[in-house]
Amino acid sequence: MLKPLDPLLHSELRLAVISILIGVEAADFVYLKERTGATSGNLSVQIDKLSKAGYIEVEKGFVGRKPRTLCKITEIGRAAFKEYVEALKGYINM
Amino acid sequence: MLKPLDPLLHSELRLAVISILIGVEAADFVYLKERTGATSGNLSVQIDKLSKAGYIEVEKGFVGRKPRTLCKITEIGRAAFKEYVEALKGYINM
DNA sequence: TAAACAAGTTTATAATATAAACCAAATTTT
DNA sequence: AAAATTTGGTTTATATTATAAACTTGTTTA
Repeated sequence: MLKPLDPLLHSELRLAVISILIGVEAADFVYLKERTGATSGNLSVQIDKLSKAGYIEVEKGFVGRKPRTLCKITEIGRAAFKEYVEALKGYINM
Repeated sequence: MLKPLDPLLHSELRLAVISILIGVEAADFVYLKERTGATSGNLSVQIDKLSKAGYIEVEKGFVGRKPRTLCKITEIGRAAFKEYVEALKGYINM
């Protein structure tokens, strides 16, 4: 039987965010917004969910005087993503 | 930029249904229900959506005296699935 | 100093997935 | 042969989600 897909990752924007974070040391809100094309509101909400699930770590600080929200994937997030991709392979023929 | 994911296919159950139909000539309601583990209600609704989108063809008939709902993927569905998988590859590193 | 901008957050709305309840016909049980 | 159960679904209700719109707080810039 097909494995269930982690609902936290099976969301276009959250998947995009994780997918980007997998490849970099860290990324800030503005960068994620650019890369995903999401609205600030949507991005803010989804980052929060990923953070609350422990999939990413969020550090809010300042660069000079501008606020900066820095996101970094955690080991939990990495593992969940790997699991998700494995499960997905059952659905698409790869 | 990441390609958007066809929202009709980016749904666990609908994806499962299409994924099964891709591999067979046709499949009936009961078989799809078994294979996906979905409830009848949910499956009924999702089959309807796929059908209305033209991704699958649904033929309601009888076998002996029992009703039978037969589902078959269409060319449109096949193409959409291919597109979806391509887009997905942008999200997962494959 | 007022207007515009940056970087987000909060709230409202619309869409979705899902389960629960329901239905009709056939089959099985008593 | 009635009553109960099963089969093969559909319809309706609910809870969750995604998303956008509106708002906030502070900072530049004109």
